[in-house]
Amino acid sequence: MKKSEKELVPLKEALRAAGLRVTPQRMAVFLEMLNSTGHPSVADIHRRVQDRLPTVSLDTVYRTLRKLSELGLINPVSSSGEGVRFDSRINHHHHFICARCGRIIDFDSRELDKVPIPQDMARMGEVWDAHMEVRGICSDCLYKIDNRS
Amino acid sequence: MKKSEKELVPLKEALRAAGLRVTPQRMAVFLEMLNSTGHPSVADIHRRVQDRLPTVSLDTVYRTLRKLSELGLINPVSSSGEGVRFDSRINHHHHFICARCGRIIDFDSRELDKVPIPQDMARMGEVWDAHMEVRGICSDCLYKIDNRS
DNA sequence: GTAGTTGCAAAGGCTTTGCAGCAAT
DNA sequence: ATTGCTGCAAAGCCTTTGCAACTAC
Repeated sequence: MKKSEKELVPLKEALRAAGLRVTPQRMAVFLEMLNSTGHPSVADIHRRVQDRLPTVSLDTVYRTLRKLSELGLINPVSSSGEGVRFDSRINHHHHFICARCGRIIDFDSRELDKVPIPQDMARMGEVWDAHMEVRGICSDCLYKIDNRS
Repeated sequence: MKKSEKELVPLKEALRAAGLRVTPQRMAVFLEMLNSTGHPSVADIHRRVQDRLPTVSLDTVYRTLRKLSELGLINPVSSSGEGVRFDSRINHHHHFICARCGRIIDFDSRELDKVPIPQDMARMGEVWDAHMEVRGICSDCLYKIDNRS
């Protein structure tokens, strides 16, 4: 079933709390994200949003998705900008990713290392390794948020 | 301490097993990855590799890193190519990422959902959520690998 | 000798940015 | 009325690709 108006409440609250404006474009992009399964690309969202709002531009979709991500309403799969980065697989560790500045902080955790990988994973393919990705706001950004306004 | 020659064994074995050649460029890039902490960008690696091999080109570093990643010797942090993709945060799930084709497959797991986030995470910042990223080769790619040669 | 690799340069694609007009508060 | 947003177009950047020469096997 289609999600609609009612589902916009969290968006509106988040925007107002952040002192941002509630625009038709933002509502349309957010609704489209709610109705999406899988991992739509920016272009995917843009195409679908155009069905409701034929004049939205691609860059507005970019800006909106980034904002939604900073607000914690959606998650980017694979960090944006800055290009790809790599890990040597020698040192196993987990990641804390800041939704605001995009920084990736490594951390170790004996507990998490021990978490068992579900058995039925074999259906998907051959498993090499696994790690936890934690999302949130890093302390630097928290500090900046507190000391603005 | 600096890693050196000895550490190249896994690389050489992996390359030979895959029928690929052992070149100075590949050795240099791999060594540089082993000596790296954090998440070096492609340009970072290129810069460092040039200290040993002044003539390596940036695109060779790109090709090599991709190969190493396909061989499972390193992990890309944030999937390459294809641009950013997004998740609505409403449906919590985990990811299986194919090292060969880059496809991201969602999967659910009650067990993994229950994994506790380490307490000392508070030092890093405010935690929103967490999910497991499993890396390996998807069944499609496994099939393709078996049916080649 | 053969087939995979490298360098170079150019093309390609995704994402960001500046700016004037418009819209939400 | 203000201040933030949007659209447009252009610029920027990262990444990939074609090709001839080279080199590992």
